[in-house]
Amino acid sequence: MHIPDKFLKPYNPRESEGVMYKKWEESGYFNPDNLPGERNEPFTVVMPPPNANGSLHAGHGLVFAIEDTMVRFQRMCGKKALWIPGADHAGFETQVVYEKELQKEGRSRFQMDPKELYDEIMEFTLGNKSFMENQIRELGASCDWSRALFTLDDRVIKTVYDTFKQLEKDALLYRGARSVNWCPKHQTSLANLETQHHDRTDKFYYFQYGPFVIGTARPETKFGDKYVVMHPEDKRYKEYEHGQKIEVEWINGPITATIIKDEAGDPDIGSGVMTITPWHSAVDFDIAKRHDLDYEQIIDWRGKLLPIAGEFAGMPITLAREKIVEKLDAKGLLVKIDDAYEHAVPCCYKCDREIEPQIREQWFIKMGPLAERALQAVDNREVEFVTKRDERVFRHWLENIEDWPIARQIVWGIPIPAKICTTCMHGMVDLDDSIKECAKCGGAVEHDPDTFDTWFSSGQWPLCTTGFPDSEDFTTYYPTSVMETGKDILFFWVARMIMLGLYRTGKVPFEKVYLNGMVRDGKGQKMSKSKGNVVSPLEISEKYGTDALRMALIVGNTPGTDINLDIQKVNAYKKFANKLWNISRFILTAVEEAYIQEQPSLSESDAEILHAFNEIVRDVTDDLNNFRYHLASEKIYQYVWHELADVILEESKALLQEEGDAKRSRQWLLYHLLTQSLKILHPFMPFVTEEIWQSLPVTDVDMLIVAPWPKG
RNA sequence: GGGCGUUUAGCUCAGUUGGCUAGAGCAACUCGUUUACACCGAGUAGGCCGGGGGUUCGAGUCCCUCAACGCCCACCA
Repeated sequence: MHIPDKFLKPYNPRESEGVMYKKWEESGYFNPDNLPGERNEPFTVVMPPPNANGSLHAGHGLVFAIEDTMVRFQRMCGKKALWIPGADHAGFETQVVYEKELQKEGRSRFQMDPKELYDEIMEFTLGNKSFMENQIRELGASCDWSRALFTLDDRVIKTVYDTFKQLEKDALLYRGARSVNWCPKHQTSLANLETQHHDRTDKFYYFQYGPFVIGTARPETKFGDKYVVMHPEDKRYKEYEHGQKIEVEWINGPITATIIKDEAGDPDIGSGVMTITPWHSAVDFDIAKRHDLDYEQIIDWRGKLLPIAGEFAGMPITLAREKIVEKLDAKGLLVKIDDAYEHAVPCCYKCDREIEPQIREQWFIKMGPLAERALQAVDNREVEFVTKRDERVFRHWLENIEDWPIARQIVWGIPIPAKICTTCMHGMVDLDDSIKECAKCGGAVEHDPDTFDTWFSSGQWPLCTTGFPDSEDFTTYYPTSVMETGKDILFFWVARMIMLGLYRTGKVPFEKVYLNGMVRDGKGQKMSKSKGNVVSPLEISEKYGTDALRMALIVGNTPGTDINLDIQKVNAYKKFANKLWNISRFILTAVEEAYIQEQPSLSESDAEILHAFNEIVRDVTDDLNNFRYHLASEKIYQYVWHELADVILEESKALLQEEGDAKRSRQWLLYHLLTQSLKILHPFMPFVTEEIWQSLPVTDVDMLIVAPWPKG
């Protein structure tokens, strides 16, 4: 049979992929409304919206490979397959990226008008957004662009505001002075999840504090310490009574200290006595609250000492630490220094600067009831984890959940619709800007200057993308089928979506959770810009083809396990694409069109081959239905290369020399195996399979993307 | 401090409910350019499945224990 000239050259992904994606997009098949045939059962995946502040990284490559594979498979199986793309404004993340841009120009956000800054970041983000959307196309994602959503679209903001209001009504929202993680560089509070702990060895100082010896790693906070805490049962200090006042000589002269007996005092640590700094320690703050103690700010928002420090005022804490120790030593109050004190310090996850705990009025969401309902949903199997180990991690986190501080002191984000009383700091949710005075004290109010933690809005993403509460899509596609994303955002995102989805609708936002591991470099090292080992999926796709990249990411990659993106592996699948190309060339050359239309009666050996192939199809189908992409892809690869090409094609060469029924049977079989192999391979390697499909003389449908999945 | 996990060929990893004579890719070695493909083919070599104990007719797979490594969470006296 005559074959197209293109088969005379090796497969060239560069020539093919862009054209093919365009064809798919123009076919309208990414939108389930346009899919052929009667389709009743929906299959929905909401894409984790990539941050619109840069290029896609290898992790995105993996996420899109897996999601596209599942969506293409379900589409071929006759489902109303919907994959909803999006873009994330990524609040704090993007602001940090943009601040670096500003820095390059010698500018700073702290010298800018908030509105001006917001507009600039918006322009920056929208530019990145369209850039990034094209990258998603290059990776072959068959998502429905007509339903694409941006996390700052009006629809999202409306849903987020309604949820905020609802939380207030249900008494799940509160505002209070509490210890928060403050980043002195970025000038915002952060949730615990947004800090990372670093192990450090520091000096630990023992000072004479009146009759006691106290220990501390942070002398610079000790100015305001006027409470001495010890365990009520500690026999060493039984002569002291709770509330007793004593005079002690301290850093800047004599002060009056008060004895506090509290079980937080651990007799086994140091002398068993400690002084507390409630403003700069969450533990100390809890103690202070229990006993209704005073607290005072020692360190300002930028990490420098306040006037209470006297001669040390204005000093950054590290410098002040040494000077204070020198002074206490000079006064004879330094008892000893232990220089091998090991502890973990929380740092800003973006800049690594040490977090300074500060007391600040903040909005918090009471998470207990939300977590309880989420746990119930897991118990009832309303939501199931494909990666069982993550379910255990998830449960553990929910069982120990903390209230969620949702305000950030940055401009790039959704403004918090609230008024704050300038007199008593009382906060009131105000969606329509109607509150003019404080409901508590009648004082003047002003707009809350803060924005939402970006995860608060992302946590409602499945609602927003499906058009909650009253769109037709919401009825059809919610709850969605699978949430597939990186395991690193289990708490940040997946957990919040489950809780907020349940809270707003009573239903889980998705039925299955599939968490992929992290993509590492070829040697198993974590990719990072500073190491210079970051691999761009787009560059790989350009050089080796998207299909090869996808296979390298999927084959052998067990759910939840990290994968090394080895360029040699990519190359191996580039060769495989070409192998498939040549298999097609051979078969198209060998068969005659007249013999491939209808199935003839098969020779015994051909019937066996067909039987064996159908076995593979059933096996692979079962794998795909159970998220075993790593196995399905490998099985097809093995079959196509080492059975179809190495065995069947080779023995066909002789068979096809002879005329008669055997030849007729074999011709039909070869063509059948080709078309069916293309089908089962299509979810994994969409480009090369479609390219070949469109060159076939006889097919059941024009485009492979909507070809019916073989029965097996 | 708490939680989760990993350990299988030189390297990177599969191995689904216990049936395995333990597989793949890459790397290595030998041979082969007869028209699908050198982005190839035929073949070879390489493993007490981390150590120890147990359950079982049978364990890479289940249980206990030890060891090494990794990840996550966490209020820095």
